Amino acid sequence: MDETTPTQVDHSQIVGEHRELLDQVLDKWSLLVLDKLCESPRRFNELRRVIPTVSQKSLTTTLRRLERNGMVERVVISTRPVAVEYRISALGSTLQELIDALFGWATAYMPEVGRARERFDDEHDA
Amino acid sequence: MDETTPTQVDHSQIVGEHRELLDQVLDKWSLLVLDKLCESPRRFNELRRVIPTVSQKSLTTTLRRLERNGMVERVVISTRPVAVEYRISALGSTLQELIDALFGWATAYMPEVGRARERFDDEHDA
DNA sequence: CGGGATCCTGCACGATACTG
DNA sequence: CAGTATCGTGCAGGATCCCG
Repeated sequence: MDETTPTQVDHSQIVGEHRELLDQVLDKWSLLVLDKLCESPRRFNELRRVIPTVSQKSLTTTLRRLERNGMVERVVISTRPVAVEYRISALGSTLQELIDALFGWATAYMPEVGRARERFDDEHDA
Repeated sequence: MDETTPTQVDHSQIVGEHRELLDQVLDKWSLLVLDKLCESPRRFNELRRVIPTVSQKSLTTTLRRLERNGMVERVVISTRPVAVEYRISALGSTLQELIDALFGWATAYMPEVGRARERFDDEHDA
């Protein structure tokens, strides 16, 4: 092993594919939505309530994309006004651990990140 | 435990903070850059080479942000033209497992996502 | 080589209104 | 309730030029 030594899986070659997926799954709202749906199935406006910062349009878009990617299932319940339930799919639930780990990391290291930011801002301009 | 039962960490209340961090760390290029820097320290144009799709500006921005967040360290080597090395910090390396897991997930489930997409596109329009 | 400064563009996202 | 349609906009991010 001297050159081009693939120490681990060489992500180098599949950067594009990873980016594609990162775009789809790690975008602005998907993780948050998936996290909520991992807990339990939710209705549209229910999701809006638990993620107050998402707009209706963005939520629609996000849910559509997640559905297209096979991460969530859209279940139409034909009652009078009409009800729609979103539930996580088998594929989607394979992400649950990862999401928890991610949010766990955030909770654990956010403070340190905050301090790093203060230090940086302090040293640089000021 | 009946109402407001926090089955797990209640992400519900800290959506905003998670979003903030997701914005900082899981953005378009950070994960890719961090991944490369986990392998070994890299120079600016070296990073451009291993992540060919990133523009100079985006790479600069990403590195600055990562530096600000304490995830990477910028080391200036005062040679003739000047050399700058970016290396992952202690804080940054706490993400390594997560990144690997994430890319591992992508590698494992991308195909299935692709099939789901085809099915979706197939059924819906056309 | 490692960027900074500018210009320009798309599209991500929010706000608002309307529908079955 | 669960959306679709339309409009407006910010800003992420590429292209280009320049500099120490």
